[in-house]
Amino acid sequence: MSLREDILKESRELLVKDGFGKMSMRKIARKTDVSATSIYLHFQNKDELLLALIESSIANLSDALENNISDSDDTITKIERMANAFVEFALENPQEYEIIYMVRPEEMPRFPKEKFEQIRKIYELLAGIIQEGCDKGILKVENSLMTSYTIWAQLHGVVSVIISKRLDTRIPNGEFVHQAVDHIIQGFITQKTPA
Amino acid sequence: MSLREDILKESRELLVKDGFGKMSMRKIARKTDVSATSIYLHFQNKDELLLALIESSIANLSDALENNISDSDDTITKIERMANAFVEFALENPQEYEIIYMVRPEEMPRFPKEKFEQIRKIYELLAGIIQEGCDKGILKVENSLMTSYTIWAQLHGVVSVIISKRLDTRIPNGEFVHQAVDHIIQGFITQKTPA
DNA sequence: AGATGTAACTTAACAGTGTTAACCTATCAT
DNA sequence: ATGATAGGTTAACACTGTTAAGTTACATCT
Repeated sequence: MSLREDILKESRELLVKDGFGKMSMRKIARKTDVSATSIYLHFQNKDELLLALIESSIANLSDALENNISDSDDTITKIERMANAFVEFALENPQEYEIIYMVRPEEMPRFPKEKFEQIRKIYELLAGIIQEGCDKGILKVENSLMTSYTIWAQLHGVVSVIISKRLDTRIPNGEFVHQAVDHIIQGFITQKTPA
Repeated sequence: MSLREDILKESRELLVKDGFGKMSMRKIARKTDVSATSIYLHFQNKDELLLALIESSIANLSDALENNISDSDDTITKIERMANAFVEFALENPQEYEIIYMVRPEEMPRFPKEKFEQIRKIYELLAGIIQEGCDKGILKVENSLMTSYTIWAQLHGVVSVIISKRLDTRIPNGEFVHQAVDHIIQGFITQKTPA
């Protein structure tokens, strides 16, 4: 295994265990049994390392979504399954989810904005399904990509309220998520399906 | 003006201008024309200072919401206005919005979780209106507080996608927000209003 | 008036951060 | 053998939050 891969592996472990905020170059170096400066031989700087982690986390999320739908499902089932898989991934991998969605590009000015748009894959996955539903006459939406973003954004809101611990303690997490996801999908279906 | 107030004022300026990440004790001290350690005479530590900023930002948001609805409005109009006021506040004051919603309590372990739940006020404001609608027979929801959280969570998702610059560049921000907010509210009304 | 206490502030320091410059060393091609 | 290069090192810079210790000014009590 190359040192680059080693660094990525140890970084990922630190990230998942302690979160992004506590992931420092020196800690990574110590865990990898190498000097901190060596990391700079393989990554331009901390942002680039973080970006590599983001990219692989996006791939993980992407896989989780794809593996939860099968071609035999009908359009609406696919959408439901993707939504549930998304929420499940987020709640089970909060630290990975956080770097995908909560790290702000303007705080990493050294990197081109396009790099941050790998996440598009995920939106386009859903957009494709919505478009498919339109082609089959099951759904009717003006702009499938924008609709896809709208649904993801709503789902993101729901999980991020949980992850950032902003949900009222009187409300049980599970029930809240369930109701919210239902609401989002039902709202979409009843609105977008011809009567 | 007391030094405490001075520190808060300068911190707020730094926060709004450069964002939370770049707000350091020494910078605040320099701006306030005092030594960095003096801040510790008025705030236990950086987290407590940040918390004071969060609280006043929540008050600002709260005001913005209350000032946008009038008692003469009907229930649905109130909900629509609050949703729009919320989105407007978030997009016009992204740095303040960020500390309200995106700072993670587990990274501030020295503070009791309750402190983070001042934000409840906002949820309860909407919950009250929903309850009012129920009492009048206009709406029918099981748990008005949970419904309130659901709506806010979805709105939060929409604005946070914009603020954290995750929206596809092909999609115009304004149109996206407009469609999403409509979608959230329509979804809520059609589902929760007796047919 | 003189002593005491205390509140508000300071400087110096510690341990940590990302990052760079300079240096070393092994391997490999000419 | 010479020189280049890839991969590593240590030492240092400028920053961070935070604490300990010292200073100064002012109020209160005897």
